[in-house]
Amino acid sequence: MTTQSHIEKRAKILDAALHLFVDQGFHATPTAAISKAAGVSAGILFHYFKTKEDLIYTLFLETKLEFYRVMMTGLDKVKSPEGKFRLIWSNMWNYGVDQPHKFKFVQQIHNSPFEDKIKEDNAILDMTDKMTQSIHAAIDAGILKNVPIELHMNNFYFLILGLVELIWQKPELRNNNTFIEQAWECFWDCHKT
Amino acid sequence: MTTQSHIEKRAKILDAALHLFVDQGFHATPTAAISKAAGVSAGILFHYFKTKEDLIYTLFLETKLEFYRVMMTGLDKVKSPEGKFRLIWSNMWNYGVDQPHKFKFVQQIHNSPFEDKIKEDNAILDMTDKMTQSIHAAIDAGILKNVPIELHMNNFYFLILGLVELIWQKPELRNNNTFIEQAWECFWDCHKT
DNA sequence: TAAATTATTGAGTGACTACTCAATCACATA
DNA sequence: TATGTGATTGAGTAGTCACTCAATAATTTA
Repeated sequence: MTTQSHIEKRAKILDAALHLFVDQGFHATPTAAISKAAGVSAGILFHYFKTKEDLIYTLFLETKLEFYRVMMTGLDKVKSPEGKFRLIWSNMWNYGVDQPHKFKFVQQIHNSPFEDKIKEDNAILDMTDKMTQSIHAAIDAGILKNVPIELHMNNFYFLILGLVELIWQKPELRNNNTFIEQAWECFWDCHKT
Repeated sequence: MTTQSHIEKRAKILDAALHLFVDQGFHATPTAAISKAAGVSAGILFHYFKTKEDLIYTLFLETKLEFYRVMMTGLDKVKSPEGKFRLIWSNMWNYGVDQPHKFKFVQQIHNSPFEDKIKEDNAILDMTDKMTQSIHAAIDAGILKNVPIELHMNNFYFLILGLVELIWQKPELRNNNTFIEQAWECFWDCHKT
């Protein structure tokens, strides 16, 4: 079967594109550079992806999906609401630190005109929904501040973004437990009642 | 004197570039589109700016400088440390809400490969320094949490970023005092001891 | 007013880009 | 082995881009 090398080649193209897009930007990255970095011919890229835009969309959707999946990992093993939030918080910043290119890429799309053109995948909408419900429940239980859910969501996301960027700058912070506890304290004080 | 129309023309080019860069991205925006939007000939752009990159750098520096200046406006009239932080917080998100293109543009550069190429202006370094010292003093005075300054800085900046994006989505929140107070409470709880 | 300087134009140029396509290759099935 | 199917190549194409430049207009200076 060629299927194996088939999938591998597709993945190589996506990976090469990811790195080049983040390091140089979409439009500054010629498709020829992508195929070269992936070690394939210029033409084959258009066999796997209809257009360059199609490649960008595919990369965005697959990356965001992976991100959301990782974010929720192990959630059912935790009981307390604070524990749940701490796990998601931890999952998210760890993903950002481990996968800087993927994390940056999602960011990059987020503040770009592509954002509007991409209709959200159902799986992603489900995740957002799940998150909204968790926050709602925690507010009702008196655990989180009684402020609009959107405010919680944005504070949640952007505080993690800031943390990830900080650890990118100073990687040693990652294993500094005191620091991680401080970061959590700031985060939790922001949300808790 | 041509100086007046001279400056106006330059400003028109910068303004057209700002809008197009934000709406379409740097590389997706041809210089011809910029000059057309600015109502000038294609050639004159290169009279005012050596290259397209030079235009981007200039726009970035001037915008960031304006942002930092606005951020510090009225600071000497406030006495209490909490009042100072609240004023900077307020200045920043108001600027973001009022100048979405400028705000987005600074963001856009921030997560792009240009970031590294641009050496910070002295005026900007001064501002960052001022900020660092204020936070340091507030920690010593027991007002802010005793956590690394970089953590305060990032939490500060990213929480505002989240607030600005939220108000972009729901502009009516801007005049909702209850909401603004809630946003401040989250922000302040994150930082205060 | 004359000369020097600067602002402005827009057609032109060489380099580059996304995408195509005819040809070849790898492999599976019969 | 013969035939069919999809994978793969890379030179070719039509179009786009940043930037130039010779020519002209506007403005300043002497």
